[in-house]
Amino acid sequence: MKAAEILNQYKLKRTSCREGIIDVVKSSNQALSENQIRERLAGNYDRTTFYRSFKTLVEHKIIHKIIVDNQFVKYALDNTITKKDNHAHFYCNECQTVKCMDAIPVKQYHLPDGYSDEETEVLIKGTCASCKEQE
Amino acid sequence: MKAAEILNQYKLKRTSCREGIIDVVKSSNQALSENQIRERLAGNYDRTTFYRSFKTLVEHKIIHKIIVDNQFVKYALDNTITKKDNHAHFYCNECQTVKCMDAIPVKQYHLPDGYSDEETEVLIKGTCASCKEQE
DNA sequence: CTGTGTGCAAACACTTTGCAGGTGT
DNA sequence: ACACCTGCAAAGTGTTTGCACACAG
Repeated sequence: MKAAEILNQYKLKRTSCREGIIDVVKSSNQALSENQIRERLAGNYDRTTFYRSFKTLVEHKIIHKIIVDNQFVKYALDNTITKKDNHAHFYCNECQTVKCMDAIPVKQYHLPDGYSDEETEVLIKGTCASCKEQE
Repeated sequence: MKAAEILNQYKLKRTSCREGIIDVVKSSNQALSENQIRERLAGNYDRTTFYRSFKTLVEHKIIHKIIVDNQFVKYALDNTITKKDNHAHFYCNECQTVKCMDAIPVKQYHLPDGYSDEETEVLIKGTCASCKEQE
């Protein structure tokens, strides 16, 4: 599905910034930071606009935000778009990349009485395949 | 184990700030933010000192850091001290409290070939028992 | 005594807000 | 035409750094 169609579907205005973000995120095999996304976009958008676009896209669950150690913030397409289960995220301690492990669904937990759960986030930290090879 | 003993064990200087942080964190049944910890301490420590103390304590795995949505940063005693398994964290969407679910060990995931994992973080978001009651 | 912790001021990075003007539908 | 998106400037927040002094071991 093209960026434009996604925006239409969610009844959002099609602006070049939004389309650009979706395209970049969609074509990447890893989650990207605000900077990485901005670098890959032709038009030089203002950071403010970026943040606002991210906010909108996240609110509409077109992309999702992954935060590692309060330090790296990265974005990737959301399940709503990828149509996959809620998945675990992987963070490579070596190359600092973040990947959505679509093949690894999040395991459910049994909470104590009285608690209800709405969402579970899983972040696995380790070394990715390509960094492991290079050792 | 007392704060002073913990610091000795890790060969760290016993300073009132560090002891204070450990005591507050240890006596709380929920993870606390920098502000919450500072409020509960008698001596009025400078924020800089706080951040440095947290850093030291986290590096030595005396306490650990839990981050929710890049917004709430909270601290709690570490497994090395509690002598419990790596556990899941629970975040209440209503009252914003964070708790270490010591009774809920983190489930292991099978990664693709070539990947190795070192640590898995699990954050369950939902409603806690006391907020549920009040509804 | 010596290395390390502390407090203060200032720098920093990331993110948000207000406002005027431009753009999509 | 109108709502909403954009860019700029500025403020806000959480965190880090440099430096002089104080303190623990």
